[in-house]
Amino acid sequence: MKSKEKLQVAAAKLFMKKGYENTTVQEIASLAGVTERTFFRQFKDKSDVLFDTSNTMGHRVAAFITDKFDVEQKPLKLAVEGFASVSDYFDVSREQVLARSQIIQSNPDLQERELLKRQVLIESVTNALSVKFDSELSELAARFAVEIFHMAFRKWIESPEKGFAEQVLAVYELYENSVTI
Amino acid sequence: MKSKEKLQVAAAKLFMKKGYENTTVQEIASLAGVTERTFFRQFKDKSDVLFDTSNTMGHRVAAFITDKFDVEQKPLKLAVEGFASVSDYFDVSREQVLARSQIIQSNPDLQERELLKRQVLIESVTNALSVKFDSELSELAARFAVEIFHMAFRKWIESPEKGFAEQVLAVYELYENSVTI
DNA sequence: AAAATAATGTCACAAACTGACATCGAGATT
DNA sequence: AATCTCGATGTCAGTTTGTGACATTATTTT
Repeated sequence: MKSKEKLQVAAAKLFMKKGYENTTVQEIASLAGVTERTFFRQFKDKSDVLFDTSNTMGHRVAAFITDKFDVEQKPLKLAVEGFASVSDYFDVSREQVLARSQIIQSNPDLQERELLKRQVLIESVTNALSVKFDSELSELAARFAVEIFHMAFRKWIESPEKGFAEQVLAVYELYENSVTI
Repeated sequence: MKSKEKLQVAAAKLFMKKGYENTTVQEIASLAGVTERTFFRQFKDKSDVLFDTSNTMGHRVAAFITDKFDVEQKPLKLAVEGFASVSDYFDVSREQVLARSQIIQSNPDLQERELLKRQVLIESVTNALSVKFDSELSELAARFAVEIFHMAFRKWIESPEKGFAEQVLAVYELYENSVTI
């Protein structure tokens, strides 16, 4: 196992056990069997160890959008369906996603980082939509879609019995059915 | 002048002159004529010195919403008008707002903090709307409204000739006129 | 196997933050 | 006026995060 992965595993363990603020990078490195310096070569800072920089979800949603341009012509609906299409990402590893989410909710620094990641998600979706739609409309739809995604995520956490896609569509319908919005 | 204000003024000066990352808390404190320790008693961290914790805008938007409940019954439109109603906040001190925005855009840490502040804005607006609307619909409308506000802010920065309220309404109309969203 | 390249270690240090305790100053109490 | 009180500030010592420079050790290439 690469040291990067070892560090991620070690960090997750310690954050769960002692909380984010109470575990030092020193400890994470020790548990992973490397030095502190190596940690900071793999991750730009302490919080970074919890975040996937590859924007997998952004790519998947963008790919979905690009694929379905011909069948669906409303940008928001298209983007929302894009998010619904990555539901396996969540449903498959509910435990892990939940644990990670709890750690993040426990600390403002981590929440901030999560928020910043959401901006790159917006960008990906905006870019994908921009191929066929006006750029400002694309951005607006992308932003709305990400907010819908976020609310769906929270609902998904609260109710273990429903799938992720289901929650995404539920929030979208809350919007669509509400003529009075 | 209280030391808190002195620190804010000193920080603004230094951030403009040398950039955020290149100025130390030490320097800010010196310029303000106090010690580093005092800085950290007034602000929870370095970035905090740039942010108003009082959520003035949130309160104003919420107040507007509460006031206008009878005349307007679409939550999103109501919230958007709330944001348009605080336009003086921006138009009056364009220079300062612009300078601050530039500093923030220059550094990821600051962007993160700004994003976190946006969450408390969402909360304020959600709460105000919740008095008359379903709570989930309120949150969704609040989130959409804040996104509209954000896009309007960016446009406002780019075009010095147009007022803030004007930009807010322009983005809202982009949404409303777009049957195809 | 030798050479090149990448990953890790070592060390020294700056900067951000915190806790504990001392001091100062202005306003209230006597 | 002298004293008392309390909140703001200073002092200091220490932890933690994060970085640059250079040495050492794996790994891969030739």
